[in-house]
Amino acid sequence: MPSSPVAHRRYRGSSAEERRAQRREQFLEAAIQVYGEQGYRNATVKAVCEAAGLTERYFYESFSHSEELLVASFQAVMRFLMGELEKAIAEATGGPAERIRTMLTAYYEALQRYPRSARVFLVEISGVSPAVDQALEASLGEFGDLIARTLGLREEGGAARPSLLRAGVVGGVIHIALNWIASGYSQPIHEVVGAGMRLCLVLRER
Amino acid sequence: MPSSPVAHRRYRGSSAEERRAQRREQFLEAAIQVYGEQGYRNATVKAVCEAAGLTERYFYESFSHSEELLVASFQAVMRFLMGELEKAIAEATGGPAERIRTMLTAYYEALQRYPRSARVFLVEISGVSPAVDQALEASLGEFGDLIARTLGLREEGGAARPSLLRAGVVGGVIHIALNWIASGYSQPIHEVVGAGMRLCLVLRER
DNA sequence: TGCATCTGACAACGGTTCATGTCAATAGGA
DNA sequence: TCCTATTGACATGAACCGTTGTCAGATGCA
Repeated sequence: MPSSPVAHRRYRGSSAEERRAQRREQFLEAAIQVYGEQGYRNATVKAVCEAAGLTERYFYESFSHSEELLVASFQAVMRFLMGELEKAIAEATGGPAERIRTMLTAYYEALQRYPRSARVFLVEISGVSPAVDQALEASLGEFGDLIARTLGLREEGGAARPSLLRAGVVGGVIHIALNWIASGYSQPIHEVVGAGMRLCLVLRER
Repeated sequence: MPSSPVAHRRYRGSSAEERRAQRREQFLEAAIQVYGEQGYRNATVKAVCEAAGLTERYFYESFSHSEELLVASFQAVMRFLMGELEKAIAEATGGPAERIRTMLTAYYEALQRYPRSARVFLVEISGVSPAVDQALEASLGEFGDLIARTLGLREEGGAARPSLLRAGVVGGVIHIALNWIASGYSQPIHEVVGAGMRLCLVLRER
């Protein structure tokens, strides 16, 4: 009967805790890559593990099922993307229109850098499960808030759900990106931004 | 060695040809129902067959694989929907704005009648396969054309691909519908139509 | 009525995936 | 150096699905 005096041991310079966290990060990165290449529904746990350089045993150490990784990687991507946008806006000068232009440019440039991820994390994950849908909806709502804030609009009062028009604008901005990606980036980015702006500026009318 | 004098025989009042066509129809209807209830990715061939009241053997008589049924049922739904819209527009009176209002009302009313189908056939099927994506893209393009035509805009010249702005408007109109559905139809339909109109009218600016 | 076509229920096969388990080899601590 | 936690490669089992095949019974025709 081992008294387990050293239940957790340092290994390669890291504690057990650190190694776990490190592996989790590896899975997140691998998931973003694999989902982007194959799409979520075609990606297998095995493929993600191979890309992460780890085995299934560690997969189930960090995630209880495959879908949990999807949600986690989606949120990681969105956190990163929103951070980029906030940063761009903070550096923007000029009025609301110019600030929106800056933000949209940052947005479409980011999607251009990761074209495959865009489709997966903006469209394909829809309907995978209620938990995933909820995460997606929350993220779109955040994006809508960011647009409205950048335009200098006051926050929507106690509305639990963003206005339909705002949801429509967000959907339109996204569809523009998807179409642009599907066309192989045949239009210069300023045209893409211009189309997005036309939609966003609808929020200012009235 | 049978000389097969009556290779195909009438059965229950129908010829072999007619029975085949009838079964195909049954599968299409069943698919629309089952996909709407369970989503495409969770729906099985078996479930569709059960809903159709037929067996797998007949499934593979009409469709070579599962995905073929998806494309066929998608196109059937879209043909029906576009027909409804054309009909509504033909009966509309007034200027472009009024005609768009009539069309959008018909659109959102139709989606309200088949809420589950909407999500499946507008979002979930994206990325299932290149063939499916192509059918979806074509259908969205048609919808964009219809909007533009209803607004009295001239057709886009030789552009192989619709403008980004037009794609954005279509995406926005759809997202409005999805949000409305997800909210449990909490807004009256005229508000939904109003939001959609604000987006569509962007196409008239400039 | 007798016979061949047609139908529907169900079995069977092959493949895939998730999730868990096994085990030898490696690396760190005493 | 010895022992054990840790790792990674691989095996295993259970479940599911698409697709094809089997077969008895129902149906229509001569």
